[in-house]
Amino acid sequence: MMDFDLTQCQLGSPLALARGEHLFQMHDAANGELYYVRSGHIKLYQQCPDGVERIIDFVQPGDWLGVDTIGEPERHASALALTDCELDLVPYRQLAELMDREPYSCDLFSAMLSREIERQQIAAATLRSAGACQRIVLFLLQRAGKAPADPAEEIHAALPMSRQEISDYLGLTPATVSRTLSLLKRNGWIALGQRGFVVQSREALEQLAAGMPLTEVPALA
Amino acid sequence: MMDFDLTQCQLGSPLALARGEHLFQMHDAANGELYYVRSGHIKLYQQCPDGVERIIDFVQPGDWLGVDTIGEPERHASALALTDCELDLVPYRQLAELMDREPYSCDLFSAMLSREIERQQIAAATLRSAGACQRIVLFLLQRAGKAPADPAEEIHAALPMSRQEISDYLGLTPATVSRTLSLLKRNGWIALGQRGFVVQSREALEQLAAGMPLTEVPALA
DNA sequence: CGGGCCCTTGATATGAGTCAAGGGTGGTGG
DNA sequence: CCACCACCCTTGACTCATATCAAGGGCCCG
Repeated sequence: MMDFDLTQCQLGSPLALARGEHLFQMHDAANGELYYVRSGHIKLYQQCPDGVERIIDFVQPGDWLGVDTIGEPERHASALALTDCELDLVPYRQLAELMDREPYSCDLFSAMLSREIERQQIAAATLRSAGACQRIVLFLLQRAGKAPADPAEEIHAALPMSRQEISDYLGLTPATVSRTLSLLKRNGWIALGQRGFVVQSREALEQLAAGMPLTEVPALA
Repeated sequence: MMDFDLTQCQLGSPLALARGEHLFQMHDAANGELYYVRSGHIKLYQQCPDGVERIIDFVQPGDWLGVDTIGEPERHASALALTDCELDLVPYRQLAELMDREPYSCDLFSAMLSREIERQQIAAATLRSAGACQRIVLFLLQRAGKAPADPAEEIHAALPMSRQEISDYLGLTPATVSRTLSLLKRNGWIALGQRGFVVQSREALEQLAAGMPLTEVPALA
């Protein structure tokens, strides 16, 4: 089945968001508004009663935002731009009209929601059974995306969130995240920049993600 | 918004499943078949390459099954009946036809999928930040369902899965689950039967679920 | 009645959390 | 433009929760 393609359907109106701006806040009216992320990174989080923030997800280019609030009156989380973003605002009503007119579009939309459910299920089940190192490497691989055609090519990926935010998201502490990243770096598998990283050995990361224990590799002479 | 109500729509064909039977297995053709669970309990799990099984979810009466595989050719998990079950088999095609004919039905279906995404997100985020006791109590409260009208009434809930399965699902070990349940029992907050339990103090459980630390309560003289 | 499996419980090991100090980076104001 | 300051990141020592290993007990099934 082909992917649900917005541009093909002429849906949505463009919307820019600057770093640090909220797209919406918890308890805002949802109004059946969905968003498609063209560029930039957004964090979805809840402000818990005790003041701690709980991170629901990091939204990347190509992801949809708001599919968890169709038919709900209120947003159940806040969305904050971690970088400047370009979005398409897509009212659900517009999609519904399309689905009335266009056969298959309903199937495509259902399939998109369905994939999202699957993604959440798998992610949750994986994280539950994984240790700290595995969680972090899986997170990094998610950020890095698919392997490039040329395996020798290095992959630069953005990491626009703080260590605190990463650790919240993974159910760890900032200290553990920092330690693990440092060890991955010492082993020469990634390079760390201020707001990003470079995959230097995807193979090593994939072995770690598959459950290989993480040990310090002695430096070559 | 009202709930998506199958009985009202005259959809689906009934289907019985005996304890121990598989409804489907991983990699089976999905054929766009959804199921609505009328009674009984089903576990959704993946058989990992290393032989360990990873539990995705426990499905209860009132839940839908298969909403994670709409538009996918294959099941990505196996479904096994933990008890005898009564299901309704609902082909997605039938729902799609309904959505063509009936205004709003499409919205109801989208809303149902959307709620499922939300449910997964919240559950995952909660489990990540919770310790062993909190996870277990949240799990028990999920099984027990809503509080009864009469607060004094005791709630009997089914627990048709093994400790091994519970611990897999929660990302713990059977030993930890057993210990924690024993402690809850010693404190008089639950009673344990072979294949079920009774909530004796919902208040205590809800405090634990909200983060109260679990300590042994000395027995009264 | 016997056997196997799962559940329970104890002792010990270990991975991750906590607490705390030091260092780098980016932002701000002089 | 530079200097200061605040915040976050890193790193170390120690603690604690949970996993691991292992033995005993109870339930269900044959």
